[in-house]
Amino acid sequence: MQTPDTPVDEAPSVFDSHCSARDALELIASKWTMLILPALASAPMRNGALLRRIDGISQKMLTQTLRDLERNGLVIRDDRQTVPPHVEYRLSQLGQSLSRTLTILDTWAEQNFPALDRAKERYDQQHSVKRNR
Amino acid sequence: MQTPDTPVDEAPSVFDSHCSARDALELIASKWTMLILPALASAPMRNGALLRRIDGISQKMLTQTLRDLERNGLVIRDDRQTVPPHVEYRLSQLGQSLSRTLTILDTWAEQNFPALDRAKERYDQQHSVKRNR
DNA sequence: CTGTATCCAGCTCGATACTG
DNA sequence: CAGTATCGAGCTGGATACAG
Repeated sequence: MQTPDTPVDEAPSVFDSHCSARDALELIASKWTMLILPALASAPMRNGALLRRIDGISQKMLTQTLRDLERNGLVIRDDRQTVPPHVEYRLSQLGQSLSRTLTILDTWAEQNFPALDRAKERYDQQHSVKRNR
Repeated sequence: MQTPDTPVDEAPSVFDSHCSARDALELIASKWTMLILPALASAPMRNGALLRRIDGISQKMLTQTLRDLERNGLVIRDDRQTVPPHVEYRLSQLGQSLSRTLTILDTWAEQNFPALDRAKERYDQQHSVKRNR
């Protein structure tokens, strides 16, 4: 018997820690994911090109994040099996659909960081004042 | 003298690790931020309500993330100074503009996690096969 | 109810050296 | 060129106890 308090057909929700959607969110909620996917959205790129494009990323984190994205079907790794090696990364369709939203987020950050900086300054000032009295 | 190789008026970019926009991105790129802001977008909420809504978050992480969001001007903390305490959190205008995109991301995760799960299964199967020969 | 303070196990991630 | 392997400092974040 089912009561209103024990729903059976709950929609999948990121707010449910046991739902697989939460795992998906955690893959997305990474600064490197938020840079790699938009980078690949503009053009397919090789390891070295990504390393140069994404300032501050280490080889380790690049490889690690790319692997994870590949495993989740967002990025396609195209190894041309040549010597010297030539490996190209590009977005899958799924990756493209996600990158559209991530690019919006990147743009939001680029447009609004001055406002965040001003807010931080105000906050820190206000709270140092309070501590000193 | 200025050459094409030494641009002076580069646009702020999240791809530049020294740009403040990168800091903004790192604030956003947190699973708790991606849940708290959309939660507050539906309605202002109190500490306890957020704790119940966001499954799996600890009191420590909730407070810590809320403080950071408040400091950056995305969330407004409204302490009614009563006994017992009654504190309500709501989005600033800036927070609202960000939460719109974050909500899209949450929805993307809820709609596409089955595809990610299928991709993971395929990937893991393929790669365990390769290791065994 | 809304937090703060402290401990600390475990994970992250950069640095470095090495490989096909 | 495109990685892999390893080490270890430092940060993250849960658990627990306490407080106004």
